[in-house]
Amino acid sequence: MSLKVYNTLIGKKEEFIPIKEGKVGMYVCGPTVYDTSHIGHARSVVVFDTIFRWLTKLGFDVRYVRNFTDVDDKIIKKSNQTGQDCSVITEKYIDEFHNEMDALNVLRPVVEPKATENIPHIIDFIQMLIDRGKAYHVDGGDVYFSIDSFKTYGKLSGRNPDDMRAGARIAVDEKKKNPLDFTLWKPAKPDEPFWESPWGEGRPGWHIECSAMSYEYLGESFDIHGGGKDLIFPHHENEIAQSEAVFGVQFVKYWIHNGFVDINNEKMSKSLGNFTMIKEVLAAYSPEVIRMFLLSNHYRSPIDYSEDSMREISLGLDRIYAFLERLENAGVKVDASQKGELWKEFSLAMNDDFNSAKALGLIFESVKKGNRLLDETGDTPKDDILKTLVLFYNDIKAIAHILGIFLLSPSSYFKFKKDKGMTAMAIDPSEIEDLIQQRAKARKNKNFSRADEIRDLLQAKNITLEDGPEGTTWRFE
RNA sequence: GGCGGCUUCGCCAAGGGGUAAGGCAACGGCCUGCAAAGCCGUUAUUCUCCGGUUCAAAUCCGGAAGCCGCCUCCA
Repeated sequence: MSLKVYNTLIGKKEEFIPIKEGKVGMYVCGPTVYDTSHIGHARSVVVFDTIFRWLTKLGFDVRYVRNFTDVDDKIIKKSNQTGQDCSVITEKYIDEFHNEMDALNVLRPVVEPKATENIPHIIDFIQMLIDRGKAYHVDGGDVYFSIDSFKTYGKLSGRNPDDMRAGARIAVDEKKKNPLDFTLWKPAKPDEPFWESPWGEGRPGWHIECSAMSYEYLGESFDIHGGGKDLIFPHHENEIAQSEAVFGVQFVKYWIHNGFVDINNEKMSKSLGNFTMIKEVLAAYSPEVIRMFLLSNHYRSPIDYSEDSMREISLGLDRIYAFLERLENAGVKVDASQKGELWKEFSLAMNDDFNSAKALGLIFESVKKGNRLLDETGDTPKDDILKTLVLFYNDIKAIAHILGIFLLSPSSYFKFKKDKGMTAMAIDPSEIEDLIQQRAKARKNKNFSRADEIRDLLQAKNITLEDGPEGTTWRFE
């Protein structure tokens, strides 16, 4: 059973064979910390977190690196606007990012390097490029990478430099030898943060930090490099140029890119004003619903964020937890010693380019099968059926640790939902219990119109009653 | 203009040479005082369209239409 990964470099799936047996080096482009993170950042982070977990589960020793871009034009702009020091701004958004990712149950990478803490490495890297004739320093202090010095430029994005009429949309800097040459080091303007360098006071361009830091923390050559689809060109193309121009060996073996999150079928964009921040989404839905949503489509496909899709995910999550609760009530206990058919199928799905969408489908199939067995045995399963149900429970719990969802106990999941609903509806649980008692009395006396009246009253507050053999339970919709 | 992707049930969505997963919604049934939950059944002989390859195509190839992304900061 081997892992297959879609590699942007060759445009198809291929078997995953790490450079060093048993070890995986993985670098993922993190955020530029000048503003609050949006749902698209969350997708990328959650997708690669899940990939990280799966690789680890497969037994690889994964060295996972995710950077913070903390020196950048947008940060400087914000600093000038607010009068705050750049580091105050970047620290604020790094904290926010960490808090939100923690909420989404994202594991911390092994290393989280910041550009500003790696300036000497970046300068060294640029110097190596200049020494090899791959970059040049011009009057005024800029250092550019020379596209013409790197024959295979364009191989990741499938672009031919000759076909690309650079400058069609932006003015070309006349100091560049080729319009496509990109900045490695730019001189500081007055009131901008800067570092001393052989080319004067300045700061690094965007692409170079990833080449320098990935080299520093993973070496000349490593296994996986990830990020959003939009980074393929120019960012990742330029990273390849920089790193391979210096070391002359293949930079990255597998390039993995995630698709976008659309909002109501539209791309998030400033002009549409539909940037949806993680904090907004967290205010509306539980982190678990958000994470399940982000994993509900294949990572390379676009995914559409809308109230409807979130409602559906939320119902699905309820269904799964309700099943787990039913298992527990039927005396099924987790016994992690064995794994069943579901885990096997799940492994196949994850090994097929991390197909979490398929994986969720498999869980629902098992929920249906399990519910059927519980129905058939009147919720008192024995012998083989009990064993089968134990395996379902084991497998779902094992999957929970990979997908990062279904990790709560069913009782705390439903309690949390109730607490949230009661706060929202400003209702007290004793009030609800009291009404349920009244209704029980009415039902006993065959006063069904009064019983239904009470039920309707509660339903109006989104509280659904469920009459079972052990009495009446309730939940928020 | 260059490059890449997508089009599968009312909606969302997996599959990507061997005869259509799953979720939501809807309808019928079991259960229930009636409901809810759960289960059973029904809902795509068919995967945008037109050709081709093959014993066999939603899946491969060619063409058409529609939609989308990147090429500018962007996950």
